[in-house]
Amino acid sequence: MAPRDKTDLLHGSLDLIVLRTLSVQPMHGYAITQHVARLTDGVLSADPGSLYPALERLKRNGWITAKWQQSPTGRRARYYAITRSGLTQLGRETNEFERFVDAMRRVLRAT
Amino acid sequence: MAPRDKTDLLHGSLDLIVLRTLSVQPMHGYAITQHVARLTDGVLSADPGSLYPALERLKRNGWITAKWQQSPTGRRARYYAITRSGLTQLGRETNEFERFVDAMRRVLRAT
DNA sequence: CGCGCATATATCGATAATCGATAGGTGACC
DNA sequence: GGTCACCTATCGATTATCGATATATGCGCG
Repeated sequence: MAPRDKTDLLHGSLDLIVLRTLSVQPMHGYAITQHVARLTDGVLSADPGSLYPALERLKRNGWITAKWQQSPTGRRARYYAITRSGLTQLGRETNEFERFVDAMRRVLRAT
Repeated sequence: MAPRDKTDLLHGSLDLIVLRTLSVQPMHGYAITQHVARLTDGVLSADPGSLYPALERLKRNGWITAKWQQSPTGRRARYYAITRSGLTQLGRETNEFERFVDAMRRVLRAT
């Protein structure tokens, strides 16, 4: 499937998005999805098919932890929280992102 | 191979880089590589293994053309030039990129 | 002359991330 | 009882990138 007509710029930045979102406060997956969509007016999205593998990835790296809890609506949900090393990683990835954008701008403005 | 320790933010933006570079002037592949590396101090790179497939991709989409010519050094080289529809595409991808960066910034600054 | 280096194109295989689709389960409200 | 919002999860297909590698040529230099 996947018509793939848009360049997938998201590629490689989902981890950064998730880490940054969890640095605001612990949250369950579905809440992350909504947070990102709302914040970016739908420009970025963290869909289940990408999000849950990403969360697993981050957990495996020790950058987030997960624990089952009750959501305010009464259902059970898996709450993810960023770790200390996750915060370090967030810093690294943020810097990398800025460097990347900077470099892109230089290319886009070249004459 | 590929230790893959850095988030590959480049993913999906190589086409934009190439289109923008060729919009400055027609150029052969190797020159694109050098142009990008020099412009970004090595932050971004267009390596052969990614570049030539990308050029083929862009050509297939009608966004660039290719023709063999002599390079200033006397060797034969394949010169790529952006087409009219390539310029349109460049505009589209530039907008998308800005929208993406904008959205990312909103996420990175959220509280 | 012969050596090596910068120039230049090209392909292959491995890797990995994303996405659409799909499935399943629960609480609440009408 | 039905439907909706909530919430987690997996699978398969797709695709771009990258490292490595191969090949070839013009040029400067010892």
